[in-house]
Amino acid sequence: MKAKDSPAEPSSYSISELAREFDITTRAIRFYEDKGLLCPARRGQTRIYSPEDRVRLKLILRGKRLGFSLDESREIIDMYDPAHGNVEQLQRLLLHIEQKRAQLQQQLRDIESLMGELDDAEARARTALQLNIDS
Amino acid sequence: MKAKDSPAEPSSYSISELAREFDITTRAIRFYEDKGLLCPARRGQTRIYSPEDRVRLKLILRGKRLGFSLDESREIIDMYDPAHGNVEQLQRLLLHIEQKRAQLQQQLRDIESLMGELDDAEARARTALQLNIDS
DNA sequence: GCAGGAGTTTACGTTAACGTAAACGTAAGC
DNA sequence: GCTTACGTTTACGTTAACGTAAACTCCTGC
Repeated sequence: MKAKDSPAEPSSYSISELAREFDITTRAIRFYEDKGLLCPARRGQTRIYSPEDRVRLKLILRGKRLGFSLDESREIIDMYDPAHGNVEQLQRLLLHIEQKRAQLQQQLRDIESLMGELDDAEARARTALQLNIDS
Repeated sequence: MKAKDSPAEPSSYSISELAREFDITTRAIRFYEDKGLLCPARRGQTRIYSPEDRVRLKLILRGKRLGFSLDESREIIDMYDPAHGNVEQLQRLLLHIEQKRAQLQQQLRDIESLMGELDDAEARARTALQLNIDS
């Protein structure tokens, strides 16, 4: 009963397809791989990106929009896979999650106040504009 | 009727006072001045920071938390002062405000989804932890 | 009168995140 | 068989945002 006839996602992507889609250079994508954030399959020398690789790339770019470094983004992405066997590591992960949450909440507050100030600035600008036109 | 007996804000600050308060180095503060984000008064050679300077510094650091470059932060701070005389400039300012708003809204969405994913990651971690303890 | 602390300028060093360019391989179309 | 497009590796260049260090001034306490 689900509407399953959406554009139908490709099963793999070339490096330039991804570069185009996300408006970044192929150089950047290879750089992320160098830094251990991606490791696409290969056909011969050529990189082949799976839908999962694409998601990882998306996460990297979202991290960038939030001002995260590549290292931070890698940490966040690493929180996803359940490959954290032992208890100690899991507890460190929980701590890590808590820290990220706190950081995001701070960012939320920052955005909120900035939004308010943008409202003020806009109001002042509109007033000044009105004065300039009236005169 | 207002509770006016708060700690009473100082009328000026030294560079090291500000550095301590915001946990940054004096080098950073001077750097921000170099880049035109601050221009404190001077007594002889020595920099004297007004409460307004302090606010500007706060805004710079808030910008950093949101991943803004110093140039971006300067632009945002510049939206505050009403020194934008002519109509053309005011309209450019309004456009600029709109763009920043859009960027902030994107960041809000990014944070929202990331928060959700942190919740998931935490749940998975707790489950895995429970399994490890039970066994 | 001098050591210590806080301030200053000047200048070179460093890290992250790519950009840019060279030099090469491979497959497609004409 | 040659160009054109897309891919590869390797390597040096660049920008932002400071860190670090040297060399100096000025004031304060003892």
